Amino acid sequence: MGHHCCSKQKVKRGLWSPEEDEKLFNYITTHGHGSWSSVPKLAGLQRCGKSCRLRWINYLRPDLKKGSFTEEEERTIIEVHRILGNRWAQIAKHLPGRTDNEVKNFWNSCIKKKLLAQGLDPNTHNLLPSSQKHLKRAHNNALKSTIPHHIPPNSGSLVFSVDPISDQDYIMKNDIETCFSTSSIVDLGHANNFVWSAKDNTQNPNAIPDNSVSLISPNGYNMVDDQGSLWSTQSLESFEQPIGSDDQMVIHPPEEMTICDMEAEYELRNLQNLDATLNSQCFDFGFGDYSPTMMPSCLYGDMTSPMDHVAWDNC
DNA sequence: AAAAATTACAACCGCTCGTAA
DNA sequence: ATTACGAGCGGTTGTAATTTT
Repeated sequence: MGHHCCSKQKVKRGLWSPEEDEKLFNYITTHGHGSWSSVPKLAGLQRCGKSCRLRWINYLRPDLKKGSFTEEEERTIIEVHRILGNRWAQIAKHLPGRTDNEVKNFWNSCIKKKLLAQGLDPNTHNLLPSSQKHLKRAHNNALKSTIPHHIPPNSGSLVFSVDPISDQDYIMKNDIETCFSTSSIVDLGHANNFVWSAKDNTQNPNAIPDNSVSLISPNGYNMVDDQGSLWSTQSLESFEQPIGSDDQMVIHPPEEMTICDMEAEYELRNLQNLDATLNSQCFDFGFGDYSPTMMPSCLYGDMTSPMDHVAWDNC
């Protein structure tokens, strides 16, 4: 069976030669593509229009970003995929200069394996059943062997803003409301190697002085006991030097997440079952460890501007 | 050194969707 | 309302390059 779209003329298939690329590139840069089905004839190519379109979009387009994916891009892909699933074209819209095909290939050849190595199901982004038992046990041992430091009241607050992404509504409805709508605090998750810094923003009433920005339990776990107290396996430490940017908050990429991190993360999620006894104003930092764009999905609290600001205070 | 296996990614195929006739 | 058609999407395959045996 030949191509439906081009059965009349003989059509070349397979990889594109540099000569073909040149013809297509020159034609489209001077004339635009117009109707793709007419492109091959006008450009002097023995290809079908569909093939021309694909070649242009995925390879010849001048605004394509070349080179391998950055860690930032990788985090974005993972987090957007967690919300949208295999909607590659939608995901690619979050990555300027990247194509759906490229994102899909990167996912299938690389990210999938990484997630599996972390004990995560690439489809659901949840911990694989096979990993759960092992990790739960390891985590319980970790908790037993570590005496947490109580974080005193008013030890600091953290305010940050996040970039809005187009799926906010979806996140709000499906993550926050369904998961956390009944409790005043769920879990504080795991701060997971993020280093937070902020620059003073006097226009923002919620902004905090530079010197009160803190690391939240780097490499440790934050959790809440059945009395509603916040505990951490490490005490808070000051983070002295803010890093300036146009954003209020700069989030440094985390180191690669380990299985142990994920264990803590998922174990702590179960603390939401304790919600009836808790009444503090803490917010959940648990699920957003990968990407600033996903931070809102893990938050709960009396947020009046829900997706913009998150405060950690009076725990 | 050669063959086999694996990986990376380019390209294809069938389908759906939107739109215009 | 129906049909035809092009564009776009996502699963899948093909293939060159690389790594392993």
